[in-house]
Amino acid sequence: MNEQLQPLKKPTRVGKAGRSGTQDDIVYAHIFEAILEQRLAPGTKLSEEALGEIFGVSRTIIRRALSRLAHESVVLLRPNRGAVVASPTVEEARQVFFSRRMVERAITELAVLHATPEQLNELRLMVREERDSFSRGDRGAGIRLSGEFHLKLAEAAGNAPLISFQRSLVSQTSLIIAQYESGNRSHCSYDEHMQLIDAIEARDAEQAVSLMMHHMDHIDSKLNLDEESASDDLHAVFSHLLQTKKRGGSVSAKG
Amino acid sequence: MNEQLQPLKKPTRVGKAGRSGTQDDIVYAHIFEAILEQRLAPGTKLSEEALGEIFGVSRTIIRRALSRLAHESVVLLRPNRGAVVASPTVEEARQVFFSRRMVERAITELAVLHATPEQLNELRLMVREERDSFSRGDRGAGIRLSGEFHLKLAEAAGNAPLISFQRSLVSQTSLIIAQYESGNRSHCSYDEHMQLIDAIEARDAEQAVSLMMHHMDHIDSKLNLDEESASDDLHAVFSHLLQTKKRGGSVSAKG
DNA sequence: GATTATGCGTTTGTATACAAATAATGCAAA
DNA sequence: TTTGCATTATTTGTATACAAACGCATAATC
Repeated sequence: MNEQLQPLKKPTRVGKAGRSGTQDDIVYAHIFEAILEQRLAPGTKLSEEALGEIFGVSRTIIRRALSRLAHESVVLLRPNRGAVVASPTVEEARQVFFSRRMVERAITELAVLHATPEQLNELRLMVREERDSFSRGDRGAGIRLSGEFHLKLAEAAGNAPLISFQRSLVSQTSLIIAQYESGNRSHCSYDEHMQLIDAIEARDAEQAVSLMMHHMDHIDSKLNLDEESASDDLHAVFSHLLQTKKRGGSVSAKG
Repeated sequence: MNEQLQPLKKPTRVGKAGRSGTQDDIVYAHIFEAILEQRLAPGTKLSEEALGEIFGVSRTIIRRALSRLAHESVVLLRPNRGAVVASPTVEEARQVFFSRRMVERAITELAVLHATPEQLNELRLMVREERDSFSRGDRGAGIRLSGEFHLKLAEAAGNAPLISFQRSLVSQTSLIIAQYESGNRSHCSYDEHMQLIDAIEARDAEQAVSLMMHHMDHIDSKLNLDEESASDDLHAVFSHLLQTKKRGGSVSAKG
């Protein structure tokens, strides 16, 4: 019955993701976190009733949470056909990265101007957590913390519209990584994150922006967005059939 | 009973704002249009039941429309206290304009690269409509079309995340204009819009961006965001009591 | 044998009923 | 007259019931 929702495990503790908000905030945060940690794969069907049972709330709440996620383009809401985790196409991925470059540049410049020592401390703390997660082998948490770092940086910039936009972009980026990351090495982004904080603390705007732009380059150099621009949806469908577990070089050529 | 919703008139024709979507799309579009045309003033209470009666749908639909509007920061959704049309503070207004500068620059550069002749034609058509509206004295429609011009330009740029962000920023800008515009002359933006299209058609990126930035300057030079930074909410409360209809110079001094 | 039609089961869309929270009103006391 | 409190009324939050749409499976027809 609920076999479509295999990756979603019932969260026993409402601690981390559940903020002190209303019920739909909790559901939203949990699904958002599940996507950020890639426990929910792109294309996964999100049945309202199943989710309602899992979280112990009615469909009304689930529906609102999905609506918010859909507005951030993290979830695709097809009329009369339910919600699925979005599967960004290559073109959509490019657009997201373009926007992110623009936003991250602005955020970095603002953070250099406005970030308080407390915020810089918090950022450092997050990077350490991120590093620990990766070294512990908890890739999911690492990716989530990496995303939250960029979100926190947006908060340090202190521009509300930018924060909300960044939230949408970061979660979409996570989806894109889940879908297109070439299985090379893991995200060793924490090193770049730390350098970035140093530059911001030194109030060196030029250096900070330069580091951020290189960071962006590194992120999308790990993806293979060059291929499959033609057989788009089809490839997404067949990808897990062709290379179920063996991530290898034999498929690297376009073909 | 419904005296709080005085500015909202029941739209007899569903033509312009009502797209071929589901019911909540129609409600969303109507409220959005009403805000864009400033028939709904900042702070106006948006009762779910009243709106439901007006549009002939249940609260469920209204609720979804309000939720979408809230996510675009056009409507403020206070827990257990209902929805109101947002009243941006001076600081929020500054943040919106900062973001808009950033986005409009990117949009202009992309439009120079990607705008098709058809899109340029459509843009010109919109500017003519805008000009006609102003010369006809229909200031509301003029402001709406001015906003839709910037939205259309975002579409011509062809970047989906940017479009959605721009939608949010444009509607917030309209709110800000409603709240802070000094009653000088009307928005003669259509002239600048037309020049902008010319520069884009000529594929002159530098000129187009320069025009756009000046356009942004003009927009916020019409606002008086410099004052009232201290007595923020209080002033908003008293403003319509002090100068109900007489827009004059006697109140211009900060005091 | 392939393709289209039809019925059934499941899932979403919408309305409404009930519970909870907030705002308004009236009364009493200082 | 004003301030504080208690009660009432209105409004929002949530759950659920019913209707409509979709997908799948079976069956009938070409």
